[in-house]
Amino acid sequence: MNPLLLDRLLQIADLFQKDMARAFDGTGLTTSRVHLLWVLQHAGPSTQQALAKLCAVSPRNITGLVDGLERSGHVRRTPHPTDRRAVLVELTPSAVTTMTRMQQEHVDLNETLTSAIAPEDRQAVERGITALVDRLSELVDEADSAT
Amino acid sequence: MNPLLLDRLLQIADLFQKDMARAFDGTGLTTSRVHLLWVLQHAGPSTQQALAKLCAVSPRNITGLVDGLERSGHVRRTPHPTDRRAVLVELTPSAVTTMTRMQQEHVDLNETLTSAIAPEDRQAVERGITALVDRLSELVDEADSAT
DNA sequence: TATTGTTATACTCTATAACTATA
DNA sequence: TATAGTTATAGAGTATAACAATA
Repeated sequence: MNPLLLDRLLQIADLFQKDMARAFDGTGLTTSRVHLLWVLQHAGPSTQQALAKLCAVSPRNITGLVDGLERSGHVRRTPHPTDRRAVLVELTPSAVTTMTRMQQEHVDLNETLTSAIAPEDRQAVERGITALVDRLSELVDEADSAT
Repeated sequence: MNPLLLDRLLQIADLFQKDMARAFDGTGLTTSRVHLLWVLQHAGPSTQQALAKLCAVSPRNITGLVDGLERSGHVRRTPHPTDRRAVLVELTPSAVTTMTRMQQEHVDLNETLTSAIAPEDRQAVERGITALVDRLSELVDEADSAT
């Protein structure tokens, strides 16, 4: 009757998705596009090849995402200064503002969630979550290398 | 330098997705279709309307998912015994076998993850995760009712 | 009149392969 | 010859709206 730890973690993952979808609602942005903006904010102006690697997605896919974000005014394509084959994708000023706000909301959500945990449990939870990330990473890596 | 608790939770969510994608790989199944099979396994033969509500997805979407699962031999459409407008969707015997195996893998993964947490931290982690689920659910519900 | 499922239409995400322009 | 990005093609997931059959 007690739900498995795994089920509760999956529920958290699901709730995150819903929370994010809600946060983007009205902006016309999607999860994939926000992820790309997030990567751009941290990496700075980048070639589409670089973005494809950072997002772990095909270069063709980046073309589509950048197309959409260009139409909605979130990014700009500029010529690469030394390589005429390549373009540099960069955030527009308004997107920088949007991403700064999202970053702040991210920090706020972290604070909200941390406060939800009883103070005396926080250290153990930190240790436990870290152990879970490590173990899960191992599992996924093993599966990858088995390919 | 210490990643936020939130970032680690998001990383776990991401790793789950990868792990599941790997588990389905080779079966030709996708996340959405497995989710539908999972729901069917727990709910038993159901109308597409019922499935749409359980999956929180449009009825039209269910039509497509059932079409695909019917083609791959995982589900069957049978006439509803009393309502000639409706159909009952049910798992085929081979899909029942598949889902039983997946359920076992699910329990195994839960065991693997629980063992990764230091025994003295497990109770605190259980309490903490439960608190996180509750708080996140509140946030999403608030956002929903604000709509 | 309301409900069940489907057809019609459209958009996004995703991938591979072929092609163009450059390096 | 290799690399950066695009065009071509394809399939899955998702949604709304219109429609047919049935309740």
